[in-house]
Amino acid sequence: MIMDWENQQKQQQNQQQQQHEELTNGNNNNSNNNGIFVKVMTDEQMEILRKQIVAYATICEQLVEMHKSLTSHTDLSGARLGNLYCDPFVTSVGHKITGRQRWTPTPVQLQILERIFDQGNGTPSKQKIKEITSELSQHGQISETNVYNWFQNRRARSKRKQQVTAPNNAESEVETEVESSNEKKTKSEDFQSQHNQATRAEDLCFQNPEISSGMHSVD
Amino acid sequence: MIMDWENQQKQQQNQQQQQHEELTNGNNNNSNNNGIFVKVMTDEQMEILRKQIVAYATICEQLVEMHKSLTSHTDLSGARLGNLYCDPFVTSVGHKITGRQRWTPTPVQLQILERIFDQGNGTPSKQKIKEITSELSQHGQISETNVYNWFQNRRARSKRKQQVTAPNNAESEVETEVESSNEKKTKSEDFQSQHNQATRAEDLCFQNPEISSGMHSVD
DNA sequence: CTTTTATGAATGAAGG
DNA sequence: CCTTCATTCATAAAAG
Repeated sequence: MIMDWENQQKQQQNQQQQQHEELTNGNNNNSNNNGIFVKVMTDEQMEILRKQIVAYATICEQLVEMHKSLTSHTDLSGARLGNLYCDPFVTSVGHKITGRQRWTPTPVQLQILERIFDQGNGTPSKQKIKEITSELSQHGQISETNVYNWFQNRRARSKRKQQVTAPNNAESEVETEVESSNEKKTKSEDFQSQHNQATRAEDLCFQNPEISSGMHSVD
Repeated sequence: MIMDWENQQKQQQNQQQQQHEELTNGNNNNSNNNGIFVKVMTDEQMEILRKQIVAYATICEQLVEMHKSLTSHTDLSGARLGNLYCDPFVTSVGHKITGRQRWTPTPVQLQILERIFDQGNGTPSKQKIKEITSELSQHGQISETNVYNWFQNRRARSKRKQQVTAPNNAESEVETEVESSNEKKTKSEDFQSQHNQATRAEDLCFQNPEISSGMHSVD
């Protein structure tokens, strides 16, 4: 059942960041040397907020569905429902809340990573990751997680590419001559699980850039 | 079931808000001299967000009201509701029947799981799993394995995150005392403030349980 | 500016 | 539990 979201939320917060750390630099969050306070949300908080909103969207969606099925024989509620959906408030609900930043390797870093990857060592152990990260950090912002993810993705995609390139001997029921330009269109065969994005709650909520445009990444 | 929703809505409405914000009404609030990046929301943005969330809360509330009046004479609504929740098409990720092989928790299920997880009882005993699965199955397709995996992953990842997040600050024993025995990331990790790995807790705008009401932009 | 693509990150599941 | 892999999601970058 969906009850007391508030409690659950609170706990969620606690669990993930009970430590009120100051982070590496003493003053980051909301106070500055001018005595002014600003509102600040961390990515974590943003994520939680996002999930909550998605939950709302989903609930609304489900409620609507429920009503549809319950009142399919009448029309009085249909009108109202339609109204609700058209309500300016609702339509304005969709906004992207956070511009999630993501690491982008610098050319130098990429080159190094690529080189290491090609050296064959399939699994960069934890220790290895640390070393690599350390080295790459001299060429730009980077974290071990970034390195880890990079290798994970690199391997996975490399593998997938092979699948498309190699299968020259087997069966092809629904085959779609993808082998020609497989170098870049490794993901074009999503004929199987591509879903309707327009109706997903997530999109409903976060596809718009309105709010995000107001978020500032300040220095 | 409906009652739960109703209560939940009520609680949301009555939630308090206690965020201290003076806000530098200007606009680009925030400044810091350490070269780190933080996200900042202005009052206007807060207001927009608040409206959006309130709108959702209102819609949910109205839908619940509507549903109540429409089904006040019968009791089969509960069954229907359950059905809807279990219907794969209604879930947030509902779409192609032929696609998807991997379970994806619905927002509602996620909320519940998080709540249980945060309850601290880090003992996902077999029996407990059964219970949880049973409860969650009311909100969508799910199996015990799913629940088991979820807790395993949740725990492992939470732990790992802790290592990254709580490098050199440390303290705050209020929470689970995870054994960050292993060495943690070097300072290069800490500099990640501008990336999504960064997580600081403190002075949350939404520390409050319920966002919809906690968002009140006071002034 | 809008759409598409490339790819960093998140997460369910499997193996050990 | 921890690590690894596969798939999916989201977004920076590129294309139109």
